Amino acid sequence: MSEDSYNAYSLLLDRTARRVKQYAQQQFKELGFNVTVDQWLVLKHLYENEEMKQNVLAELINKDNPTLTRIIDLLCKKKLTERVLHPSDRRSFIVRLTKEGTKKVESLRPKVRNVRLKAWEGLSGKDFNTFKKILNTIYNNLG
Amino acid sequence: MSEDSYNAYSLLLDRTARRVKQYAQQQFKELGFNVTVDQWLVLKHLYENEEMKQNVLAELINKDNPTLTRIIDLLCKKKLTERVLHPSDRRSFIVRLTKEGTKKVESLRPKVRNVRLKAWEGLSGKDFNTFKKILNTIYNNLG
DNA sequence: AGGTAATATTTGCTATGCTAATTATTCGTA
DNA sequence: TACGAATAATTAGCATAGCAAATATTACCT
Repeated sequence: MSEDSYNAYSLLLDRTARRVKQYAQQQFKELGFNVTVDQWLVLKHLYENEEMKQNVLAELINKDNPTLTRIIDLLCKKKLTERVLHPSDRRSFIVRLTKEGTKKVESLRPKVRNVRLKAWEGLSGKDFNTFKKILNTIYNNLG
Repeated sequence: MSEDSYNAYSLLLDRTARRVKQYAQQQFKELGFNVTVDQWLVLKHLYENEEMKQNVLAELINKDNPTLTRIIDLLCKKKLTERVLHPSDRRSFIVRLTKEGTKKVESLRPKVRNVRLKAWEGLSGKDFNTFKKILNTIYNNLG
């Protein structure tokens, strides 16, 4: 492998991930979703898994605790989620969707899928498998 | 493709890119490089391409202008780069390495390669080609 | 029980990423 | 040549991302 190939691949990976996120974000905005991509991620997981502790949620969506704290702060400000005291551990909060949050998820779910589609046009099932395998290999190499 | 596969792939891409960057950053820190991964990217390109206008550089490394402005601000603060007036266009600056910056690049270059290696262990040449193809497809789908 | 280690969350700080707006300058054209 | 459009860089504002430190609480251990 030539001098800089690893660097080049790192950059390619980085810029592609950024563009995927940026495209989704821009579509979210154009379509008036009124949440960011990361906020959506939190909402969706809360919808699918019911309420949960913040640190469990953080693990689930691959964010660190400070980042998640801030995302949830914003979602609470928007009245889409709420924190309730953990029944037996006063260090913890349980995070859950409000009614409004639940409605939001139900209305956005199908639309988000359409937004996400575009990135993957022209790729075969085999491509997807290979892609997944490689990404996981890289991820695990650095774990 | 099932309901959420596209979302799942987007997340996989995102988390892998983040881990690759974070790993490099952490190694940079441990090894005392004293620059961030993005700052390094700028230094390296300036080294390989001589001086250049900021917007050309931004294009080259896939950053937007505000981001590059700030990175260069930091590099100038560290005395690794400097801005000089463009000879014929007073809107532009030319950015270039200082002597210290040049020395920095020369000393770090081989070390950075070693840091980058680790992510790609266990992948074949064929994997790399497929990976590149897929990333570029995605990137171009959204361009 | 008492003291220390571990855990959950938050806060602070720095850096990046994106958008929009601002400033300064240059270009294109009527 | 004067004026509006385009360009280069910056600034401002918001949202992550990551690290370290602070806070509050619980668990463990002898």
